[in-house]
Amino acid sequence: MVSIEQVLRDHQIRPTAIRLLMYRFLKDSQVALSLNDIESGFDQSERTTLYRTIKTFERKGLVHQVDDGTGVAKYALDKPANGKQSTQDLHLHFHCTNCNETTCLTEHKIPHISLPTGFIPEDMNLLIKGVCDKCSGQ
Amino acid sequence: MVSIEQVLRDHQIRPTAIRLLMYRFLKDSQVALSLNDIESGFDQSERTTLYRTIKTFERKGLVHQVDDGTGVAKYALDKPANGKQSTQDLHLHFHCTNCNETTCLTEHKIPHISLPTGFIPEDMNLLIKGVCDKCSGQ
DNA sequence: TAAAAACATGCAATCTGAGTGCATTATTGA
DNA sequence: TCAATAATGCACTCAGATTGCATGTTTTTA
Ligand SMILES: [Mn+2]
Ligand SMILES: [Mn+2]
Ligand SMILES: [Zn+2]
Ligand SMILES: [Zn+2]
Repeated sequence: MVSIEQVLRDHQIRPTAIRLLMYRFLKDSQVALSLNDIESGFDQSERTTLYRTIKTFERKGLVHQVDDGTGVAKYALDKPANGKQSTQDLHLHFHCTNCNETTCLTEHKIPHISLPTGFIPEDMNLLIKGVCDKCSGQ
Repeated sequence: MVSIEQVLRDHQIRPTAIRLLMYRFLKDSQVALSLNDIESGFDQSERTTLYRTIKTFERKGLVHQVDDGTGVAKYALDKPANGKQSTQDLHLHFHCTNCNETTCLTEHKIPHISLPTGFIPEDMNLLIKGVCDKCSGQ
């Protein structure tokens, strides 16, 4: 079990106060967070700094951006690459139209897709919209 | 073979000059178009009118909005529902990171996806990013 | 360890696309 | 023809994303 400080260092990120706080904040969240969500979670906070922090996390491979179709970027911590570095595990994302929360379904991978000749895939995003488990009451 | 005027009327849309022009413009395009793309395609044009026109088309079921992850909304004509009204044919979308064009792969449907208990799907979007046929030169 | 270099943070400001309010003009249809 | 209804133009607003620059910190290097 590694300290957050160490996790950051392992990703070439200097563990400053805000970074540690934001990491913990992201880690404690079950859903993907927008910059506004993050900002609301801090008392004193400069949104530019938060913005640059999340972008640093993204660039260094700590978080991934989630596009849930709302037009607002959200972010979620990458699953700690267990053992080997899976380039990127293309899991699906669920956006609840009721509570507006967006969840990473990390266990549900995107099935293989065949494309017309000439189209070379490099990345993909499968977004499901509907009602989440909390809202459906099931 | 129906006139564009008739198509619009069939969708409860008054066939004004701009609407006819925009319909033709969308029809002639092989790729999904942003509002800017559309605006550039017209000499005299008021972007608000174009905006409201495309939104009217969308509301009336003539076009669908395409979310290609760039943060800019694009639009494409719906395939003329051949015969029966398929509520919505969830085809996939391809966004070329080279030429920035977004294509509807209307023949490629989104495969069936299973979700965790409690998650009720209502809509979905499968976006593939990569290099398109024109850019890959294959 | 002191100065330089590299990086982080704050704050102001810009940019872009989306969307609305309202006055004006064009259509429709009684 | 007149009133009702819809379409269009133009001016604005708004939110989120992103950058420029000055200042504060940390890390390196000599
Ligand atoms: Mn995710
Ligand atoms: Mn499409
Ligand atoms: Zn929900
Ligand atoms: Zn291309």
